[in-house]
Amino acid sequence: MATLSDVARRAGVSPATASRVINGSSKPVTDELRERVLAAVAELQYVPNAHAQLLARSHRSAVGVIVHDVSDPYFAEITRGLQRVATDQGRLLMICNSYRDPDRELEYVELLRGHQVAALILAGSGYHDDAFTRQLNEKLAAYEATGGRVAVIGRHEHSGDAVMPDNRAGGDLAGRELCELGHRAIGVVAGPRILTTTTDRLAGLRQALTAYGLDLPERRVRYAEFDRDGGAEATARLLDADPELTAIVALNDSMAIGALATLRARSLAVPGQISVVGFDDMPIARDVTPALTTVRLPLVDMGVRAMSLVLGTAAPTPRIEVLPAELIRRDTSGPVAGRPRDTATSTPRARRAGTAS
Amino acid sequence: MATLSDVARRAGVSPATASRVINGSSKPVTDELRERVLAAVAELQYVPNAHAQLLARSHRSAVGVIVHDVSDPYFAEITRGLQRVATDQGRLLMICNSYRDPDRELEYVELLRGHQVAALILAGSGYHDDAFTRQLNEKLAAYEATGGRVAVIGRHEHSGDAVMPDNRAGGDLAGRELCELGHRAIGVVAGPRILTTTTDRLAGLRQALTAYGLDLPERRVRYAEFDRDGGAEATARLLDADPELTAIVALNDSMAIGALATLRARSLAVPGQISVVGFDDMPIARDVTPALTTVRLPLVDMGVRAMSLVLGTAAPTPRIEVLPAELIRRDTSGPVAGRPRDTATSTPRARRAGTAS
DNA sequence: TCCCTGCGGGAAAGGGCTTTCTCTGCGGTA
DNA sequence: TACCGCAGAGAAAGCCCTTTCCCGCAGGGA
Repeated sequence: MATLSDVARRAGVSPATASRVINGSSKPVTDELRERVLAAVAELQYVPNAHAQLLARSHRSAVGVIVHDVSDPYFAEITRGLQRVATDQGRLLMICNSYRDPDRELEYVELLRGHQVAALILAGSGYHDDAFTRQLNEKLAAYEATGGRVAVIGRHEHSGDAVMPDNRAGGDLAGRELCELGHRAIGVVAGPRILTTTTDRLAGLRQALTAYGLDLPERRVRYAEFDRDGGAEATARLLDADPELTAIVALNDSMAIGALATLRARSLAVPGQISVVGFDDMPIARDVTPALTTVRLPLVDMGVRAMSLVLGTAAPTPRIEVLPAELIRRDTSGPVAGRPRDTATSTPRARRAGTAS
Repeated sequence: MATLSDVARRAGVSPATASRVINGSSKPVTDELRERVLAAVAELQYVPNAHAQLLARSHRSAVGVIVHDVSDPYFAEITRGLQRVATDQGRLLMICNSYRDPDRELEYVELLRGHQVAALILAGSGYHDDAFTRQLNEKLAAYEATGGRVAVIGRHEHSGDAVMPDNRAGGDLAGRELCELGHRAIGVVAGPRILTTTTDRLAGLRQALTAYGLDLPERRVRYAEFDRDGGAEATARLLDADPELTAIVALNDSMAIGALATLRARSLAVPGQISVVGFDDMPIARDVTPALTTVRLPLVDMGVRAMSLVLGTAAPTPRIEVLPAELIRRDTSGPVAGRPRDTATSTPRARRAGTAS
């Protein structure tokens, strides 16, 4: 590889001058020398060594991002938001997939710190695991102590600014909608227990059911991987244990799609025989058939906010931005079998007695 | 940030020794010093500066990848294959999204070169743009001249090894299937004209139709963005111009999903009134309703091959690996309206006269 | 007793770039 | 004419590590 001094030698100038021309330094250089340097760069196909540059300027510019998996639509959308702001500010993003492996998450924090990123953004659920949480917090604190900025998305238990989708309110929304539609036998297709996202959404759902005088026994909650196959499998288990279910809440849209697949395989009409509500409103939700009723989270906006926080001025105390969830009614939810929607909107408790199981 | 000499000073050793302990050098260090160094590392939360390391070892290890968009399932799958091999070999991947902007693609080649990657993989369609192709080739050649390895996926016009899905054969497969089902009025929802992927797939399709005595007039081909909305829009235009179409080939699955959305909006039954065939077989294809008939490309395998080529020993002349396409019959394709499948399988030419438009 | 060997450790030379500091030479002012 | 100031260029000091080279010392063989 050609180096800067190769260029300088070829142009008959000092490396200092060559550097100034190439970086558009504020220091003036005569046109003649400038020309010669530029010509040499072109002839040698010179590209500056990024590592040497980054080492020489103490300037930190890149931003590190740790997500579960960028190709998961949930994170793809968030990343889109992150990118938008980063690009506007001329920042490079280094994106790492943790694949929900806590150890890998820890490793990536170090890796990114080692790469001298100006800020670090962690997106995705936190874990119910105190030892891990403490470790991660230590690392983040150490990073912040050296002037690094930190923001987390969708997890509250860490230092640094936080952007939180209102998972609990979203769960509540989903639950209320189904209760309003007259459903009383509601099953839940949940993500891994260890994730705070799972428990937050579940808590919201539970709260809604409680408001309608229902409870949510453990046998009506099945935990599985937060993806399509997990959803399909959990739905099968749910149905086997409790065939009279009239509605299923899937704790994310991928799982909801899996649920739909299982229901189709078992020839259960949606929403005729059973309703389904998802969570997240990923883009594909409107394109499955029937189109998925789901709880929308402002994913892109979450990314935008997080990046803005981290690139803006630091606050003395961590800021927390909570972003609202919104119910999107589409075609997988309907009144409980045989009952027109109108009659289902009477007061919750009054309707309870007449409902199955 | 703590530096190596901070650690060394604190441990009361030379930076050389500290470095040896931290990197597990082959040179022996007594246990006592080792302990002291490790303790200092922990106390200072020391993380080596990756840029300094990369600069100091001339060793190039990371691999650069340029794709259109990792969150596009097509590239997500390819990336999965790339990752698999890279991880096995302990290589870090730097992934860049070009968003199909040729200039950005060029920039990223430089950026990655600047980051001293050991190899470069470009995935995604090439462009019908000689000026751009030449420029990119120059850059790649310059990179190869300095010992860099290059592989491309899905484009043939560049130096370096190539992994090619058989787009043309895939188009042919889709066309033959529909012709066999008795379709004569076939429309195409195509990606951007400037992409070689579009023209390759279209050429294959055309070849199939020709074999069945049909031609493909330009009014039955609509070009749009290679995504869901592009597919929806192109389908609408197609239908407006030619309402008697009995089948649509979408040149990728995202477009096919858009096509399905438009057909649903217009209450056209699939495959009852109109058949749809997609391309790529992305994971979601089996989960839409009706499940999408499509041409499968071995996406993960393409990634695996490309990375293997690039990390293996260099060949004196560029290698080209062509990977076969395969037709996956699902539920969006069926015999032309009112005609049982059997009768449609007679010789192509004989059936032509009796077909609409 | 002397020399050689080998081990454990440090000194120092890069690696490629940026940037401060220094130097030269010129035009302008007193 | 002497001096000052400044523009434009180069010298050189880092940035933080790795790794080669070298040194001192202890142990073993002659």
